[in-house]
Amino acid sequence: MMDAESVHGKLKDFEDACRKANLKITHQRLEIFRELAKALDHPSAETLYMRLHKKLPTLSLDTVYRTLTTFEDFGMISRVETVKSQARFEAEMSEHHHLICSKCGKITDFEWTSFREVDLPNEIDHWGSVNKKNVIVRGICNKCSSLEQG
Amino acid sequence: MMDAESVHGKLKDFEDACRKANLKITHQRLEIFRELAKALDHPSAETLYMRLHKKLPTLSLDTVYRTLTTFEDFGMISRVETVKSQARFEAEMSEHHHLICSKCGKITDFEWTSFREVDLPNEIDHWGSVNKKNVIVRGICNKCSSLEQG
DNA sequence: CTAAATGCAAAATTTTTGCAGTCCC
DNA sequence: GGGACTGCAAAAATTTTGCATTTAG
Repeated sequence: MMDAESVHGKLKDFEDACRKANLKITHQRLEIFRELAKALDHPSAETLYMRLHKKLPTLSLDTVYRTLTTFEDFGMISRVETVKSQARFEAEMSEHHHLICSKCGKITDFEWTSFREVDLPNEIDHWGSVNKKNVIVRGICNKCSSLEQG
Repeated sequence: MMDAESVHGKLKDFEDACRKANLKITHQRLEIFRELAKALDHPSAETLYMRLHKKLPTLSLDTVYRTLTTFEDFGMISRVETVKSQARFEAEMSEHHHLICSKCGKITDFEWTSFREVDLPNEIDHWGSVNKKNVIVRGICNKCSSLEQG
């Protein structure tokens, strides 16, 4: 998945996406994207910045932040397991899952008891022992889509 | 789910959990927990702080942070859709899911193509339109559990 | 050439910490 | 009473912004 071939393909796609989005293909953007594409560990902005420092000593951390945000806005990369900015909490400890509206960011709980019975792929046994599995559904809530129409 | 009855039950459980964990049941802790238990919107520390301000004018934001972290450490509440502190990114845009080790925090990708065919509960139709669904599996990776043994 | 992107510095936001006083058990 | 907890203030960590300069197309 992270072999040179695949990274190369992603870079190709990346350049196409930039052209389509009218984003300039700068040295920094190319290197930031390449570094993320070959990473196995879902790095943070700061981590990417440090990894790129040898190759691009003049690169600044704020450019990494700005660039990642731009890439995310254009759907070229994803932000992982995060609701923007602040940490969010819940006291509901029974098994449940989340609906997240991509428009308004609202998180709604839902129940799906039969999901407990669904078996995960066997390969996961090689990873370790599983405690729980949760589903995150993303889409547009009715409120937001009716606002868009109206 | 968030009716007075259920909040009351959670408060009862909360007090028991505090006693079991040797945590003192302070006024602030009770109110912070109550506020979170009755919330429908997975609030942030800052949001809880603002909501509690009328009732507890002397409550400080850092107490809210400290308290939520304590509750989380003792498994009384959950942090939602978040990997601690920094935002994390990935360039893998094809459908995949995540394994997260609760010990070391490492995030590993896995494929589960047949999950696409699994139907979500029908009630979700009332929520809005779904774009994608992802699974987050939490547990302990082999590396961490062997370290624990050794 | 020109609009967009970068780097720098500084600010804003979010979270954590040290310490003195307070409160639960 | 004593250790745990809180509030305050200050610091640390993370992310964003304004502006002058540079660069891709």
